[in-house]
Amino acid sequence: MAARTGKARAGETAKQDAKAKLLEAALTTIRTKGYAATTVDELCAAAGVTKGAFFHHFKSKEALGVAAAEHWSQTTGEMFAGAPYHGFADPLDRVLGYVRFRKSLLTGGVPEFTCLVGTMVQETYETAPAIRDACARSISGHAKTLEADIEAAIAARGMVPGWTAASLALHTQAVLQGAFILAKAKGGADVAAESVDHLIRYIELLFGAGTR
Amino acid sequence: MAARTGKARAGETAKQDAKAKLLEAALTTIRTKGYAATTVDELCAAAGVTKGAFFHHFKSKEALGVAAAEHWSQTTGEMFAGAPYHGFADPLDRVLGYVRFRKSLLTGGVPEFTCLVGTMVQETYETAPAIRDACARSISGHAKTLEADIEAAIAARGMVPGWTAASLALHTQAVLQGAFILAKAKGGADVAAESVDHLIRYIELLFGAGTR
DNA sequence: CGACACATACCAACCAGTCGGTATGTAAGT
DNA sequence: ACTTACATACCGACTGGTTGGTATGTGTCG
Repeated sequence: MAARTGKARAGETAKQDAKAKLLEAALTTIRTKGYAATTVDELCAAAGVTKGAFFHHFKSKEALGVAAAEHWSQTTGEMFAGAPYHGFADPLDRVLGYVRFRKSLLTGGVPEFTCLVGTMVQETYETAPAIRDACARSISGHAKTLEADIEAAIAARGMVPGWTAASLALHTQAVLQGAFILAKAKGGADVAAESVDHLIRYIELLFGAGTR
Repeated sequence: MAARTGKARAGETAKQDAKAKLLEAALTTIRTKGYAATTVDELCAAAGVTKGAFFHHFKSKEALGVAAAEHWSQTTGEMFAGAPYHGFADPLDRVLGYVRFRKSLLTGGVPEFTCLVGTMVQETYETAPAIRDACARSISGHAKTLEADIEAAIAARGMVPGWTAASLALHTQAVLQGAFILAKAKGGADVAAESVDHLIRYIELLFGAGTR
């Protein structure tokens, strides 16, 4: 089992196998049960590796939490970077395209569409600053990717709003995170989708959709 | 609750003392560290009672979680029922009054203004159905108190909106819950307040404020 | 007395983290 | 070519402290 190596370019592919599997297991397990209720043994079992492998790659459970948040930032970042809405010519269409894209992601089971870092930060914000900061970076970094388009949409319309592009970008994240909580409480994606619909309507109203 | 029997007067002070203190300790401790990370021993220490008292009043940790959610519903319910915004004549003013009141509550430390049930449901929605349902009832019940005013505001303006009063009421809860997550991640109430400002602006736009 | 509200003592299961060991690859010395 | 030395990746038994929960005792009040 250990020696999946032994072929071609040395252990490049098989290497990091346990680490990647642990990170992947962390995403689903923590989103399902939360960070505190997820045990190291459970993660190891889900990933099909041993405890030795866990503590070889992560110096503590907290370190795994930080790594999981960073892994989440990276994989979701790549996913959004490759999404089709970036192709729209009008910056407002790109902003609305983003939110509609988020809405389209609201399918399947609750643990599949909810947010890892939103879940983790609730439990760790006071007790594990390293995880909290990693989660904060993830959310802020993601919101940042919206700012330029919002700013451009404001400029294109010659608007001088009483709010900032940054605050609207963060507000979209607040609505999504809150929608996830509602989905968890009510056991389905429908409530979440309705809340996202209100967000879409808000952005359209803000930019005077229909009058443009 | 059940044991409020006995005399209407007389030595009532000490009675139920442990239960009330445990519930109170649960509110602050769970909001700070989350449900899973909060231990029974810790709760007992914070409440100044022993473990025997804990398991005398609650048959399990999960039962405490359910009771805490119900206690939360009741105390916050009384607080909102007594809030001044109910006195406004215009139903829209009552709706906006509610949201502005929520914004005014965003002071002090993060564990002081965040929501118990929003925190708990994230960790327990898959693993403790009884707690999840208690949290769902708390959120839905609270949202319900807004519906009549939203409905009245719609009727007063003769509107036929493409959304429902129920969905807007739930959306306000989503924004608040999401704002709490942002506050936890960024370590302050400011982000939360800005998100609530966007919610206020949305409601004003929805009802055509300025043109009424 | 007997029910109730608590306290004390205790336990089995579980937890994060440790440690000595093995398998494999790599690079330098000879 | 072959050893020596070191690094990486992983294994799994073990540990000491913690956890939720229990069994039983004690004081008080009606």
